[in-house]
Amino acid sequence: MTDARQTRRRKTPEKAQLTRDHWLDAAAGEVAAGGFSHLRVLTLSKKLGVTRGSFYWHFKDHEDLVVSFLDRWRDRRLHELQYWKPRGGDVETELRQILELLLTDASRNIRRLQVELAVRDFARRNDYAADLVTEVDEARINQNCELYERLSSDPQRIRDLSLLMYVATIGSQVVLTGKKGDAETIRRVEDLMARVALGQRDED
Amino acid sequence: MTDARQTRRRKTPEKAQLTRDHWLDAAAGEVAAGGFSHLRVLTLSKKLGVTRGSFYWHFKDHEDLVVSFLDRWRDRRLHELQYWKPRGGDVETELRQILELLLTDASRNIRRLQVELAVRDFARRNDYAADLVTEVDEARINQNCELYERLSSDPQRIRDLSLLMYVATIGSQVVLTGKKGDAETIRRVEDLMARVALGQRDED
DNA sequence: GTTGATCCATACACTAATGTATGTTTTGGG
DNA sequence: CCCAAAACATACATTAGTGTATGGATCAAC
Repeated sequence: MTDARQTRRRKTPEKAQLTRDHWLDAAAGEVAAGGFSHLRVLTLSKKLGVTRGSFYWHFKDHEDLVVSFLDRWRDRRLHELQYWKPRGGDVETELRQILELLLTDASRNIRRLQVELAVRDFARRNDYAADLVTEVDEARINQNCELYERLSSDPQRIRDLSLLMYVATIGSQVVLTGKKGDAETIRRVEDLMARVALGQRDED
Repeated sequence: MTDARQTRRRKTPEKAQLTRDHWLDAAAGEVAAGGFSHLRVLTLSKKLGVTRGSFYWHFKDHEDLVVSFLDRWRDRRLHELQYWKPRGGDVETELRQILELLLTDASRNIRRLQVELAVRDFARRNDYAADLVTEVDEARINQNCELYERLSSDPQRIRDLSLLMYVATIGSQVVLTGKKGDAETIRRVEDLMARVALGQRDED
């Protein structure tokens, strides 16, 4: 992902040169910690050990940073959708693989989760971010429709089921992220969601 | 809580005096629109038609405003839980009443929704807000457990079901708030959730 | 070894926001 | 009518942040 530019020549290799992606990576840390409103070029520069002169070389202004960050986020989220296609055999296996990816696995990537929630919050007051979030949401829901097609024949019902499962995962991330004992809780919610989607009712 | 100070005497009733709640109400508008990071005492003063001198009379400082706002939010959310007890007869009626309250009705209170999402986002970087959100979440989930007790006998299953329904409602609010054509979508998700909770599987 | 481009530092101007200190008006009570 | 407290205004000091202009160092290439 990041190029090997910083490990090349230089008499004094103490200070490696920065790229645009380095700034965006650092920005991700700031966004995850404090949201977009706490994304300052000054604090960002300090964390990278340079002055703002470097920033204004790589970016036109603060807005350029934000837009670039959002664009990269969108591209990565759309690109990773290919991994949402499991190669399990039957429907239940595939469903459980997907849900494990979206809940248990996702809960381990705290930073990725925080960034997603920050983007989602920023989208409430920024039209550009709102468009990207809508685009990503739509793509994810459509992607999962392929899975739920094997559980129903009614197109409307397929879409509703995919949407319900999606909002449940987002809600889980919002409510359960960073709480105590969330690991076991998430696992149980994940299991219950699988049963619900499969139409399995339990013992009683 | 609020005294009747502003509706008393005055020769020139053009400029009514402000109370602490007036400031908190105005703060709600700012929080709903831009989140807690955009809650400035200067812009707040302008919107109320006074200078900051008034603010620093009613509040010690900016933090005092934030804490007071969060406290009032918590109190109101806990207090309104009494309305979450429907008086319908059978389980399905009660369930659908609750879900309509949490989804369709809630989606009409845009400002209330925006504030809740803003508080939830602020909780990710503010420990005090995080405690209040956890408190409110727990109370709501426990409240709904009383309902799902009539659908299962396993305590663990009851809690999981209540939790799943809750994260689904929060997720719906996060994903579908302010989107086009969300009214009909929310209604369908609401219906699907009711079917899921009742263990009803559809035709196919 | 000079040159041009890249990358970063420094210095300045500007804005917005908080907090504080003090002055001014308004209001209810005697 | 007057007074003390409440409610608000004004002015000042301070801080943090953006953006810009310009200078300096570093590297690739010739």
